[in-house]
Amino acid sequence: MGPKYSSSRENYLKAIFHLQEIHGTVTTNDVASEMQTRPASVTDMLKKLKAQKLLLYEKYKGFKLNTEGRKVALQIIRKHRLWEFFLVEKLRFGWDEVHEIAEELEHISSKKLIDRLDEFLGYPKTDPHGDPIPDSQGRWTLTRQVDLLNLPINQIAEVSGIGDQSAEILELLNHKHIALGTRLEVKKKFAFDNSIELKIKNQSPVTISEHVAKNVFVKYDE
Amino acid sequence: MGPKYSSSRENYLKAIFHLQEIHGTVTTNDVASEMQTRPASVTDMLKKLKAQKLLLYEKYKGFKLNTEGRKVALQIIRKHRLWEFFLVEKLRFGWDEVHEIAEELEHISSKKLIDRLDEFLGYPKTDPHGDPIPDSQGRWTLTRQVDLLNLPINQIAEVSGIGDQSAEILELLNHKHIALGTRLEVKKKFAFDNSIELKIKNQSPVTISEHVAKNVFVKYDE
DNA sequence: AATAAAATTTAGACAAATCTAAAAAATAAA
DNA sequence: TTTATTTTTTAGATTTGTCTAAATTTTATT
Repeated sequence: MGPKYSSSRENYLKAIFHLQEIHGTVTTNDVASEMQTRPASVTDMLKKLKAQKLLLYEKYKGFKLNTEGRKVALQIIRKHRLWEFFLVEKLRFGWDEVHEIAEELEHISSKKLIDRLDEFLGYPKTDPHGDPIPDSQGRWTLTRQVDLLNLPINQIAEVSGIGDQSAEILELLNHKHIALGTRLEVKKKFAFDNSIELKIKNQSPVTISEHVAKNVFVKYDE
Repeated sequence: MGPKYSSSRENYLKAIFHLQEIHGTVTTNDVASEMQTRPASVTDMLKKLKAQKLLLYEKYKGFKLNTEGRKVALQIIRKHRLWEFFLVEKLRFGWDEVHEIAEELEHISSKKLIDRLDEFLGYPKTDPHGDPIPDSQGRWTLTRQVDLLNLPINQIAEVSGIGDQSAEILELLNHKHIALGTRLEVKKKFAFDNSIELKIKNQSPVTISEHVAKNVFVKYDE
C-alpha cells in the first residue's frame, strides 16, 4: 500500500485539484479562501507537499499538482463520492446533508475498504450531486448525471434514468416523446414555478413541471 | 451535539475503559503498554482528560473514568463495533481483518450517521467477535460471559466472544473449528499446564492451551 | 519608469501530542 | 525501618499544522 498522508495534506491536494479543474491555474489566495485558512499557512503546506513530491512549486512563481499529487487527489475524491453515495442510497440521508460527513469519511485509509464499498454499491458512476466517481485506477468517466432541473441551459444531454417509476409519470413522458436515450436540451427555465422548456431534435418545444423535471435524469459529457 | 474530542483522547478513554473492565483498576503503565506509548505520554494525557472533566485523577494516587468519560468511551465502542459488523456483514470482510479499519472509522463524529448505520444493520446486539454493542444511550445488554478456564466440566456452552483479537489467535481458533456460536463442552482440565480438552459435537476432541482458553468466552444456561 | 497595491513568503510564536532523561513518590525487600 | 526497586511525574525537546505581523516579490497604476 502507498504512503499515508495526513488529513490536512489530503485536503490541500483535493482543494488544489478542484481549483485546477475550474480555473486552470491556482493561486495561494485561492487555496486559502477555499480552505478557510490563511495564505501563510498555504505557503507552509506548499513547501511540505513539494518536499513530498506531490506538487511542482517555485516560490512566487506558482504551483500545480504533479502526477502523484493528482493521483492522490483523485483517490480522495473517489472516497468522498462513494461515501456520499452510500449515505444517500443506503442510509437514507438527504443529498444536502452528506457533504460534511463525507469530508471525514474520505480520510479513512484502507484501499480494500473503499473497493469493497464500491462493489457493495454496484460501482456507481456518479455521486448524489451528479459528479463523476473516479474508478480505483483514478480514471474519470467524463459523464455527469443530473436531474433536468440541474441541467445547464443549452447543454445537450441524454435521458439516462427516471426517478419515480409510476405509471402516471411514464405516461406523461411517453406522450411528450421522452424516453431512455432521448437526446434533449433545456431551452428555458422559468423561475416562477421552476417549470422547464425542453427541445428535442426535430420536434417542437415542450414544457414540463418542476415535479417531472426532478424525476428525469440525464447524462452529458463535460 | 456534544463536544468533539480528538482521536487520541478518544483512544485513551477507550483503552482506560477496557482496562477498567478487565482489571478493575488501571495504572499508568497498563495504559502505556495497551496503547504502545510511553508512561510519560500517558501522564500528559491524564492531565488533559482531567482538565476536560472526563477522568478522576490525583497524581501518584491513580485514576478512573468519571460518568462523562465512561459515556464517551461507550460511544466509541458502539461505533467501533457497529462498523465491524458492517464490514463483515455488508462488505464481506473476514472477522479477523476488520479491527484496524474500525479503529479509524470509530472516530467519525456524526451521531446521526451512527444511528442510521445501526438502523441499516438491523440493530445488531453483538459485533462479529461476540462483544455486545452498546445502544445509542450507551446501555449494554449484560450478557454474562465466562472464559473457557472457568467453564464447568461437561457443561455445554456456546462461544460468545474472543478476548484477544489478534490475527494469530483467530487463525488458531479457525483451524480448530472454534467460531462464534460454536457449541462445545470441556471434557478435561489438566492441572499441569492448565490446558483443556474440548469436545465439539460430531468432532474428535481438541486440546487448547491456557493462553487460548483465557481468551475464549462462552455463555451457557445454568 | 516610478510608485502604489496586491499577493506571497518569511520569521517567530503557539497548541497538541509525543518523546527522552532525570527527578520524585510509592512500593517492595533486606 | 532503611535501602533498593519500580512506578509515576516533571522538565525540556520535537513534529505537525496553524497563526500574526512584517518583509519581500510581483502586478497594476499613475
